[in-house]
Amino acid sequence: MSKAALLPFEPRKTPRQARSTESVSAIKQATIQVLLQQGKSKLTTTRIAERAGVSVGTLYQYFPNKNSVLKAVLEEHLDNVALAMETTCEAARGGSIAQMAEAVALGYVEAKFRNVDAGVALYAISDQLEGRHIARRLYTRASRAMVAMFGTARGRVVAEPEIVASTLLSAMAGVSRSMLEDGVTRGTMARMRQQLTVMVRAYLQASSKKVLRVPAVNRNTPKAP
Amino acid sequence: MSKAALLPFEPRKTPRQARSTESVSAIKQATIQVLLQQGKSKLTTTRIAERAGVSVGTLYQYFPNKNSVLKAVLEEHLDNVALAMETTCEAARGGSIAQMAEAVALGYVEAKFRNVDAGVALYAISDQLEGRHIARRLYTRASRAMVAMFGTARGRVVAEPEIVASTLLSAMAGVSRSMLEDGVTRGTMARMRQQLTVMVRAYLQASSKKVLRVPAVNRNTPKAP
DNA sequence: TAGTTAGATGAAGAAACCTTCAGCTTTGGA
DNA sequence: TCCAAAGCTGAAGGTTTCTTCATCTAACTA
Repeated sequence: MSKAALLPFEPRKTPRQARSTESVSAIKQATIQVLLQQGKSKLTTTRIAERAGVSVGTLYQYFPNKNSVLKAVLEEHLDNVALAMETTCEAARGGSIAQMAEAVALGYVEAKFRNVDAGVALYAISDQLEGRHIARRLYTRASRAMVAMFGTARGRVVAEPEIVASTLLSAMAGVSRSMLEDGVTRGTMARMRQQLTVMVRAYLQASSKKVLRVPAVNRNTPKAP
Repeated sequence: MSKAALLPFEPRKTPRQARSTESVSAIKQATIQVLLQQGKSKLTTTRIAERAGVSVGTLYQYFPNKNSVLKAVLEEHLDNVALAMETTCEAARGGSIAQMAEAVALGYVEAKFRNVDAGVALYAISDQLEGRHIARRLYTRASRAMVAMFGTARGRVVAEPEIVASTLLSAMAGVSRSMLEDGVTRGTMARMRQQLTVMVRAYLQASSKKVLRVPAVNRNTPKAP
């Protein structure tokens, strides 16, 4: 009992052997699968354990309660999405507004659909109040990355970049959400992605102004941490 | 027992006296309040009844089960939103694209925030699969209204109006959702509404083309039913 | 190889819910 | 005023779920 901190939501025990590590990730995957196949109302700890091929007791050895399992899954997914957005924005620095628009739109869709599964799970859980905090963290990270990128735009300067970024993010979230909920066919997805690009570009251009002289550099181009 | 149809989701009994009508609407309101104050996980029939000032038994006299209560609440709200959108679109017919954009953006936000309460409830429930059908109905109605409006635009014609309408709808839904979830202060709401207008206008203009000659009228101007 | 620690098990306790129903109260018309 | 229909009540049955814990097995170390 050296380090067993019993904070309300922290994992109860840290996996030390390979066997238990597998159990933990099996539980996370199983959570998503049960959620997708049986729906939120049938998402019980017993079912999760069953699907993961372990017993309920094992589940409770690493998660203090049902909610913490959901939280862990959600956290992992959103972390991936945030990372993907940061990478995308990083890569698009110094480009034109149009290029940035395309990068952001495609990047978001790509990140979101890389594993659609977890994405759906997200929406089904995010109510628990705990979920909102996690979602907001993603939101903040992505927004920050976009603002930083805007600052390096070639030829144009975005007015009120924070507001623009957050509006863009929630608009994209809305579109991708409705895509997910309607069940994405390959066709509609391609068309939607295109519309998203058009929209982001149009909005970004409407929210930015031409800069005639190249602006004093090194002011709006913070480096990535 | 003349007319008591026992279809799985239909109300069990139709209120005939004033007293019972009040009970029913009290139950609906209480549902929303409990949802807002205690969260989805604590939304139980007993609590709803308690909050409504009636007993559980009364609740079950008008709703066959818990889900049907949620469904009724959701349905009522979405119906209001759909109606508001139809009215807005109707009123903006024959205007310019910019005018339409403004009308749609403001109309949507207005409709959605008229009673924020139910809006939040919506998001928290819409998973039940039953909810999606209802939401889709709203979506279809609003989309249809927008497409009809686009057809009457002055000076411009919108390409792929159905896709544009549905993209716009889900984008606006995304923005308003994030507004709702972050807790709307009066200030952010005004700013967001403005951004929404900018976005809708920019997107609509990017998705439409100028028409030089006034087009043969009476082709794209279907009348309202 | 023996001892110790990590990991796994699943029946059972405890709590929370949904839903019913037999009996009581109010309403509205005759 | 009186009665039948409409409305209301809330304890209790029946489920479902979460969570625990005593016990058993696998893995690592000396």
